[in-house]
Amino acid sequence: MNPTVPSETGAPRNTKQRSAVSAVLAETEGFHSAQDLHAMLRDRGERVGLTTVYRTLQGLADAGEIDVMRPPGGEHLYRRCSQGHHHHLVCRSCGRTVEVAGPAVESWADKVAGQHGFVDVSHTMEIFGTCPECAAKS
Amino acid sequence: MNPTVPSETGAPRNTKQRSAVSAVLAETEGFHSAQDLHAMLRDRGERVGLTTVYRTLQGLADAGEIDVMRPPGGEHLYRRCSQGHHHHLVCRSCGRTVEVAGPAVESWADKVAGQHGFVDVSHTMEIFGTCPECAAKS
DNA sequence: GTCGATAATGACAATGATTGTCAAAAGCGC
DNA sequence: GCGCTTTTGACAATCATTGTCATTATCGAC
Repeated sequence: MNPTVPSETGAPRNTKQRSAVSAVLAETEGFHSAQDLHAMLRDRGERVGLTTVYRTLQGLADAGEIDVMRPPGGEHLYRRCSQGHHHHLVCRSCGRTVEVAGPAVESWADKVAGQHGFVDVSHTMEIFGTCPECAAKS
Repeated sequence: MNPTVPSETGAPRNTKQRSAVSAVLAETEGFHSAQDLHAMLRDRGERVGLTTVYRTLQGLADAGEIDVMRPPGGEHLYRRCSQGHHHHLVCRSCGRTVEVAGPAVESWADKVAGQHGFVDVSHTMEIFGTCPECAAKS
């Protein structure tokens, strides 16, 4: 083939940095910002540039291996999630996150989009609330 | 009463700027960024500062009079919406927006959150796709 | 209508996450 | 091992959004 055209079959190279980012995501719970992850990597002694963390996270997100959430706070949060499609229930006080599956929502979104002729449909959903513990405190 | 304690009953003042922002929102279709709206106001000859546009939009959003969407692009988009709760179906190519109501989704979100003990529940949902016209073009 | 207290405004600077750039270094196929 | 190609990483640039604070307009009472 033509080496100057990697096309879509080009598998990403296995680098230490990519592995390190994946490892941190695999061993941590909950959502973390890119800068969080960068700090964690430094604490572990891994030398990974912040730029690389961002790019690696984007790549993983594109590959569907991690999940991205954009909370009102403004930072992107990344998390290693179960592979299947699902949604998140987030405590707006302590940040605790629960994964929830909603097949009904998936089919509803597809149906509604189809009714309007839309194709190639995706959707995002986030549920915010106050978890029992935080509610008890206040 | 005690003027030094506005408490929570203090209604926002009616200023020209607030009216102007509301007017633009009322007369335009679709979502617009804060900077978009600022430009529109300038074209109309209204003298409104960008800072004020941001603050007014935040206020209107808090009051539930407008809707905020945070697309992957990064900018906040604001829109005058029907008052009731609803969701949006957005064409990721041309930006065309359709309002959709989904009572099933509302109740599902509440139910799921309740099952986990969450209270004071809200949620956001956005559906992205390619509208018929854009799909035909490509 | 006028006055005074108070909140809103607006120009500008500051913030801060994310992205672009490009030389240097590493990975993969042969 | 070699060479090409991708990835990395330090730094700068970008850009929306927010903070600051003196000035101004609004509201409510008189």
